Amino acid sequence: MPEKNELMEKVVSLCKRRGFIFPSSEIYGGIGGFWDYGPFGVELKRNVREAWWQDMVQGHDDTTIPPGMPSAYAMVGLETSIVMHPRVWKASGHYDLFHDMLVDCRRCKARFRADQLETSQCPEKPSKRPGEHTNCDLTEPREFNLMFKTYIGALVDPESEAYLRPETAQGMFTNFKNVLATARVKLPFGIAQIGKSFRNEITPRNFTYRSREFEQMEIEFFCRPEESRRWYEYWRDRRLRWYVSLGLASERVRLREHAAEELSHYSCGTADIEYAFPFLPEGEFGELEGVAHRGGFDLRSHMEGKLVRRGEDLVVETGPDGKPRHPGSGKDLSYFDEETKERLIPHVVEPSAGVDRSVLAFICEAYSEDAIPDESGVLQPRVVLKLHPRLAPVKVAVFPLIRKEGMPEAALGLYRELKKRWNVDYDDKGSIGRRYRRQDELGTPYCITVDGQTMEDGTVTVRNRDTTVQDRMPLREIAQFLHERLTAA
RNA sequence: GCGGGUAUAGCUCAAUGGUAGAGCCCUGGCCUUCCAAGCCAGAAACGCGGGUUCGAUUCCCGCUACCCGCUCCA
Repeated sequence: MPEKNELMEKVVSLCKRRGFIFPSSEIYGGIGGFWDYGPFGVELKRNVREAWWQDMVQGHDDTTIPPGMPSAYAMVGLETSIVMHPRVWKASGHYDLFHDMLVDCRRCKARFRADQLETSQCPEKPSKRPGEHTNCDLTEPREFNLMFKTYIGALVDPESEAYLRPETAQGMFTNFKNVLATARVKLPFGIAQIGKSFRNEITPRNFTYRSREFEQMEIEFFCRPEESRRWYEYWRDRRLRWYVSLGLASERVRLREHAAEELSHYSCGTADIEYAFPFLPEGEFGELEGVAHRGGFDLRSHMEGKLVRRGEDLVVETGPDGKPRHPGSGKDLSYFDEETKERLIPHVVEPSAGVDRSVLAFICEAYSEDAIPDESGVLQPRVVLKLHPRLAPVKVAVFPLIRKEGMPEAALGLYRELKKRWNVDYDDKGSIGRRYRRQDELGTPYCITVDGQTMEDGTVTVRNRDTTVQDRMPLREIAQFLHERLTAA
């Protein structure tokens, strides 16, 4: 395997060369923090999304109690709008958290919150406030907003300002009552959503890792407060197993529980699922997914208004007039338990995963180099993406060994049959070795070759991507063979 | 946001103040009975904008993107 620092360059190069990921707007010089998925990247990304949806939502059995857990649970999907009412972000706390008026000092490079200049001190002369020291050279207060601003309606007017969502989660909270009323779900249950989110990252960097437009796979799991700790641990462990089941199985993946002082003010437990990306220094990990215990924070925020911590409690933040600074909806988002006749605010466990980060981790983990002997027995280098078959963009490639003696016709017949069920490549160009290598770089798990013997006895060779070993089997068994190897892990 | 570096074909790299060359890849053809083989032909590049100059890919300035370090953010 290549050295760590050059591994990332090779991965980026492969992504470009083989059509996985391109810089956005490249012919205009590129645009930082935005990336496009090419013909093979889009298949890989779709496979990641679909594996998640299948495993978390569609394939979820809401009649079976998970081992050791208090009850079974339901999972339903949702797809909410990217632009939401601006008050959503004020009540949720994003507006305050992501939005500041800042003043920079051109001389000492320090940055201050404009509303805290009176209580800040100049780094060069701590006895003075910023701007009071003779050396100070402050900018005008400038608006820093990690949320993308847009305007609703054709008229550009401050009154019509809105934001592109910085997370998909809020759409699931604002629809909590709608889901309860329509999906016949009882606590505990989860709502799942996949969609784009946007953040004006200060420093987009590290390929697609920190993008300004990115895609999330989020679950908001609602449960009784007294069970929430157990469900948090359930999701934390289950989500880690999901990555492992799709091939992120090395010591480069880990679960990290946040220390108490690291927790958000409303959380009583958070764990990150992390991957040791090649662009990070040795021993450092980057977040793939955060699993957060959020208590009743979100539903309460959208009922009462933006919350702040006071001692052990969360209380509504009030403005100078004593009213909520950022009012909630005023709607009752509590849950009535028909059996216990009890009304309660459910607690929330939130597994929030990055699709693009997952795709990048799967590619990095799958990238490998080895050497296999050529026809003279001399070892020749090989680059192969050892992607899990569920994730591989192309599931199988079909080749005629040579372009004559009926082999192309037989191979095309097989290609057309398999194409109905899977993404299949047909290739009759160049040498057979070259065709195998091209598929290796795409991560295609199996290559099927029609040769002279096929014409005689109806068998073909099936070549394994990881071992390069070929097995011969009858044509008529191919579909069943692939079905067994490619379907659900 | 700050400092440093880089920018030539899809990739990896050359050369040059007088309009760019290679290897790999790619396309078409020939050949070819299993791991990047061979032969022929072909497509394909100076990031963007300005300046200096008779002439700029080359020198200068600005911008953009990417990389490294710091900062910031989560």
